[in-house]
Amino acid sequence: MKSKIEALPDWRSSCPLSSALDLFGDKWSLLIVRDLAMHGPRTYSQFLAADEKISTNILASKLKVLEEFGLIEHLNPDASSRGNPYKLTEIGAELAPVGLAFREWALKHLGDIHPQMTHLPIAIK
Amino acid sequence: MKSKIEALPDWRSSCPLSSALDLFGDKWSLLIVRDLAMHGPRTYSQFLAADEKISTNILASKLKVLEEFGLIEHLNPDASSRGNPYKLTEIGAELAPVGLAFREWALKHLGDIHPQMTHLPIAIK
DNA sequence: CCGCATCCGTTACGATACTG
DNA sequence: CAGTATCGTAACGGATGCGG
Repeated sequence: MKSKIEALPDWRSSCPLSSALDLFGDKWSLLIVRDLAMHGPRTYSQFLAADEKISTNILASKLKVLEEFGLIEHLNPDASSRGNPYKLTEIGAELAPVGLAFREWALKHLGDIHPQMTHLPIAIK
Repeated sequence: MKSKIEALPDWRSSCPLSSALDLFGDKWSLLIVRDLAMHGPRTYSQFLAADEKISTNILASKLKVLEEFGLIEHLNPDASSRGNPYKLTEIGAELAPVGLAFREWALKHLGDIHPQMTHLPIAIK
């Protein structure tokens, strides 16, 4: 019984895509998933060190909803948060195709308006 | 020479996923692409009639950036906007895998917290 | 220190009324 | 019909504080 969801979104419609966007239609959630998919388990501080420079309150709130909806969880569920990295659940890992599709599209079509873009998904820190 | 981009995003990083989210990391852009992918060319009023009930100012602003970045264009480029539907460009159409990946994930994992969700991508209007 | 929470200014969103 | 203008609300983002 891991579902302790505080507030469900106000679903805009019955469309699956729309519903996914009700949950992850922001600029940060998929980047958190990306970091976990690329690096494996990752702590709060490590997320903060990513190139995109998320601020602490935003990170905390995004981690909370991702955890509420079962996409991420602490590596050691019984330990305290300190130094206890997050990891992807199986459900969270299955978001990978979304990120990869975005990535493919961006690499193919964003190069001319964003020359610094690299094929590397993220710099290793 | 179709690139008349007013304001490029402040790219947060060189990561392709991050860059895609800089452009489309919101709750509406992909739904506009969805409507065009499902229904073909579609007018302003038809977008407004979708289940998600986007408001007029948001729709106008999203259409503008999608057009600026070459994802959509008017069906008849030389005519006025009135009754002139938007259609996907080839670049825009290539966002389809992103929407489909989101859709697959949602259908697989969102059913229990969103029972009304249907396998239909969108109601035909 | 590390993982947040709080405060607060700024920006984006959203409903509605309105215009050509 | 295809958008703007307006204005209230919610989300974001930086700085800072605080408990463990």
